[in-house]
Amino acid sequence: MARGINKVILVGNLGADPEVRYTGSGTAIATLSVATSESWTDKQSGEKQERTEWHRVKLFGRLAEIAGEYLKKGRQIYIEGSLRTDKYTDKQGVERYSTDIVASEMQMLGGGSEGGMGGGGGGGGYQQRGQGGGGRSGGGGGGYGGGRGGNNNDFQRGGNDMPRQAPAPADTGGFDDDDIPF
Amino acid sequence: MARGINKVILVGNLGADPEVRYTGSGTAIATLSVATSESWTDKQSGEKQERTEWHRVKLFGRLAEIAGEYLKKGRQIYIEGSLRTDKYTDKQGVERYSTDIVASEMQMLGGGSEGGMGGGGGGGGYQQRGQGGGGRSGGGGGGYGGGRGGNNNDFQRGGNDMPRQAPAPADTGGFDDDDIPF
Amino acid sequence: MARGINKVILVGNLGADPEVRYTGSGTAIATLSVATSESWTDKQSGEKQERTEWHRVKLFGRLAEIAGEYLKKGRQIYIEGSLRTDKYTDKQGVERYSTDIVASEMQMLGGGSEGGMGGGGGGGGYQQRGQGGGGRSGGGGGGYGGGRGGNNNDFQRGGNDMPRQAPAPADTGGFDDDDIPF
Amino acid sequence: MARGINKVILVGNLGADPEVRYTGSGTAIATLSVATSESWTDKQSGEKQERTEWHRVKLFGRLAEIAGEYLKKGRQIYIEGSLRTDKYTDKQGVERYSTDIVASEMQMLGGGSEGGMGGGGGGGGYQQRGQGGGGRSGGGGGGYGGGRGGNNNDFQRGGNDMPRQAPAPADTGGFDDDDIPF
DNA sequence: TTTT
DNA sequence: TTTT
Repeated sequence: MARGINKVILVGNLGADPEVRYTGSGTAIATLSVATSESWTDKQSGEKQERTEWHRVKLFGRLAEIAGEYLKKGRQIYIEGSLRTDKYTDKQGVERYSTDIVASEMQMLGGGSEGGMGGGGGGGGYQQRGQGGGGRSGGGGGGYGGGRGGNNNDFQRGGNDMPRQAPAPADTGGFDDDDIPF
Repeated sequence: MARGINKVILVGNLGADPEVRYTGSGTAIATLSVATSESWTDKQSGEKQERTEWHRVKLFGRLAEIAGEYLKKGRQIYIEGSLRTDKYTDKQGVERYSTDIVASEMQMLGGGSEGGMGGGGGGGGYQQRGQGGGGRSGGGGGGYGGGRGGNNNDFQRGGNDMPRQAPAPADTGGFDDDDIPF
Repeated sequence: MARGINKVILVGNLGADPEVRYTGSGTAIATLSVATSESWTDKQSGEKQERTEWHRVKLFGRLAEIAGEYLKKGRQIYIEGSLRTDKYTDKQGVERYSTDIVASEMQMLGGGSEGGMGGGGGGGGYQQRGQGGGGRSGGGGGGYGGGRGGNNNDFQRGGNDMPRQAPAPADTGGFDDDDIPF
Repeated sequence: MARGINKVILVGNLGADPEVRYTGSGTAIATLSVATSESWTDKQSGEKQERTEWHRVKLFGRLAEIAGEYLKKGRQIYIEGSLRTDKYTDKQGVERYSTDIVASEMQMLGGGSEGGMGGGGGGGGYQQRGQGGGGRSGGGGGGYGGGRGGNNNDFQRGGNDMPRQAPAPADTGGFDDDDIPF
């Protein structure tokens, strides 16, 4: 149950290959760096402006495995998830906050060529089952010291900080190849 | 134009009254602290779990004025906006990131009594006009030294630290004066 | 799995009490009539305009039961779901289409006075589990008996007329008492 | 202003080339037929199931022109808009309803090869300006007798059956001419 | 048919 | 760091 809605929808491109690590119990956790950009012409100056926003997206379990297997730098994806801000204490003992998006759904967009999707498979949509259980807790803690971005090695260490809701390993959801309807 | 979608939808309650400040050019900027919470029963332990997420929401111009005038602590609202992560350098010279939601639409939910909405007024919906002009870039800025939080006094000082996306003085886009609908 | 996104988000008021029926296998199906309206001032004439849109929303299983039990005409709700267009043949043998929204999530909004929510209950959020399996087809199914939300006793107890979203005494979830992190 | 939220988000593929017509006053109106499909494995039977949903999407003004110029059958797109149900009377004098999605934003997805986007151009994002003015009312209309789908030839005939929300002749709001970004 |  |  949720009191409130906390929803994020992104369509953007991966700035790097996914980083995947595994918890002690074998659950995959993938971190994506997703760019959404917008450009416009400044009314005053007539100059072109552009701003790119970078989003750190976390996927768990099956979704993370799919990400690790099929996503590549440059690939365009659709993400649906929720905002999660974690609090941590930096080296100076100051409390810091770090915000990321916990994905509950991911879809690869486009044909596949841009992202280097090997040969096979085309796009497809994958969903975290059991939203009721999914994507909420987020593990243990801290150590986002490196700040935002790709190098969150604090994840490498494994352990048992696995989010409760992560689907079991054996769960192959997804992927069969679909006929496109036209 | 946007290449990509960067969308946030929240339904939550205000944890505090809005904070409103004005830029040197007179544009209102409101900051809201919005809680969304979810609770669930842990499958393993059977225990009730709860997590509340706090979101910092920024509103500009007309939307900020309406927020300042009608919103109160406890009030339930709908927010639609986009994620914006600002980069700043803390006192130790370390680069930090701070994420907030720039609202493009806000609606008051419920009857109005919960939030202490004086007597009258009911809900209503307000939209940032000229999305083209509103709430995009951000930037320069800096000074989020305090990290996340309501007490960003760096905003109090007025002056010209106005986020780029707030329409320039001459640009009435979005701030022409509308009749408030109630 | 989905190839494509088909998502609807509504915040509106019930134009009538929910209609609930049961399938042969005992699954509840609720139909809601939800109004979303917007008003604006015509630029030409300066006249006020208003348009109300009516949405037919279907809920299945546990979600339908909750709707039947707690929702009333006038109540403001949040709905998330997907569009489904059914084809049928009318009496003249002409093929017709009928579109409705199949809800995957529902939340009651506001304080409660508008909808006549008896005495008790607070708002809350309910989600259809297993989106992968749930809420698509309609009918058949059955077996939502165990269901989600069974333990939401905080809803059963009724009692005082406190603002609905203010958590009930024992239920500290929510906002009064939370530590706001900033 | 809106009391209520009426939002649709689609990611799907065009089942046919866009149909574009022009109102008497020269405003473009494009109709898209967008497929979103999902497949799943039935838990009981273990059989593969699939359902494709077809959405009729209307775009007005600049958005319609862009659609007419760049979209092709098969192309994957992102659509954001709102639901609009029009009422009409069929030949037998029976009141019928027809639901479509009025787009406020459209983005082409993927690299461009799938949709036959000639050579150049890539995706891009386009937004209906002045949401305040665009795509609200609807009405009049009628004549969707031919049903849903790609072959809505009832649209070809032009004339003045323009939906109310199409901006009035003098109202260039939203149609000033923008540089197309590619 | 709701709501403001 | 992506994409156009």
